[in-house]
Amino acid sequence: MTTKYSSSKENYLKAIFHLQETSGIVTTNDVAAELQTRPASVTDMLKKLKAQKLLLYEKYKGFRLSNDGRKVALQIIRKHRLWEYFLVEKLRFGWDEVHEIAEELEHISSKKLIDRLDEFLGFPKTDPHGDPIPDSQGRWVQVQQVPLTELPLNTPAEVSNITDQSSEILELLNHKNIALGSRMEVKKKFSFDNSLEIKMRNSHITISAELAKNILVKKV
Amino acid sequence: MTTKYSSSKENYLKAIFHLQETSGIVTTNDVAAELQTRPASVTDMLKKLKAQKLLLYEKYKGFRLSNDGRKVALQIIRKHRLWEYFLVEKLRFGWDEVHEIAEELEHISSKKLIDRLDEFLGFPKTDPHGDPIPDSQGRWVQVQQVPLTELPLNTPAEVSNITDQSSEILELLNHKNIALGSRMEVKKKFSFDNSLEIKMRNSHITISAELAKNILVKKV
DNA sequence: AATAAATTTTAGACAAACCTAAAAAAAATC
DNA sequence: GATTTTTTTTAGGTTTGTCTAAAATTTATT
Repeated sequence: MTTKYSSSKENYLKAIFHLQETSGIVTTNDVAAELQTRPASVTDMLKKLKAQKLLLYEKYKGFRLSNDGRKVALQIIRKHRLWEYFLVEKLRFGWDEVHEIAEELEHISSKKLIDRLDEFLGFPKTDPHGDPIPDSQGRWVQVQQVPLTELPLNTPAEVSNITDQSSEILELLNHKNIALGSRMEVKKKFSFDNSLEIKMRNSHITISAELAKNILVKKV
Repeated sequence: MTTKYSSSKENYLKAIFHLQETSGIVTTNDVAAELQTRPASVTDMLKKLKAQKLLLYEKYKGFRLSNDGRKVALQIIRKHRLWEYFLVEKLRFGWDEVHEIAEELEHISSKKLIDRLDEFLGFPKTDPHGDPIPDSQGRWVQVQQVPLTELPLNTPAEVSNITDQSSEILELLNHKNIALGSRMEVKKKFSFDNSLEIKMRNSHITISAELAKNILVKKV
């Protein structure tokens, strides 16, 4: 019953899902920007996705994924994140190197492959950036997380996600000894530049507003 | 320096390499049969491969891989066989289930990925069918092997390759307790049906001519 | 060597996924 | 509410890889 879709279609579904989750509403221009393509190409594809009942779409009126489209998108995200986990945990890749490779691997079609991989990896709950991995039924747990900028003072929390995935942010985080799971507390907020003073296990450090925005934490 | 080629081009290079190795000479019709496509489509692709200097080709005169084409083909074979090994050894797939999945995985482009995978697997020399895995330079060892039908009487040998990759042959081999590495000796050949009497570790068994043709052995 | 058969190539089409330029519709601004 | 701007869609074209049918070439047969 698992129909096969082209890599291109899968990329559209994933992009639409992603935009839907973050911004709520999705536009043709947004999708074009996300996929580095042209609005005209997006319209072409929207029609095809509608014809396959993966998308609810009325021209000029907007669009959103159908239930089926959502299911397909979640399976691609599952594959992407499991492969990222594999690359980092088993093949010792850096955090910042895995995205592109996973963009290719996520289109491998075998369901059995991905379920076996999941098992081999010990059914991980999140990928190396802290993003949740949907299970084989497409279910996932969205943890209650906030940007470090919004964490109240003196509240113990744990790093659960890094929004930016560049190697530049990785360099900085490594330098400051911050990783997924690191415990921290905000001790002071400076209104001049919105920088934060952070208490970590054995040290106090300063974090810029720019960096803090990209660190999501959950209270512990 | 590693140029990217389409999956389709890679499949042609692999097919031509394969035919070149087994039959010596390759024809348009052979390639069409191997790839389940039409001769006209093959001719189209031969021109493109020639334009990219992957193939030495003169129309109506035949063709063969250039050095570059050979290198590309070997890298795809390397990827295919490493993934097969991974699927069988790490994800517990059966021997007969892995080919199709590896057909997809072999087109993932990252060289670093495949070299890391090789390392993770412990630099295996052969895939689960006994076919040699080229190293990252494209070097490979072709073991001296013959079909069981051509092994002289009373000569100790070891199963090194199974030519056929179907699940039917696997079923039969499992039943007879034959696997890669099994030791055997041919004790008698029956000219009536060309069947063989084989001595194994603790038993004597009979093998049909049809099966024996598909079992390659190396002398020990 | 002439003819028949098989193989290979060309010519012209098609589908998927993209593009540019222009038209249509919706949203923003005066 | 009319006009300008932005967004979205259509129309028509390109590339890659495929196809069928017909033509060119080679090989086999008499």
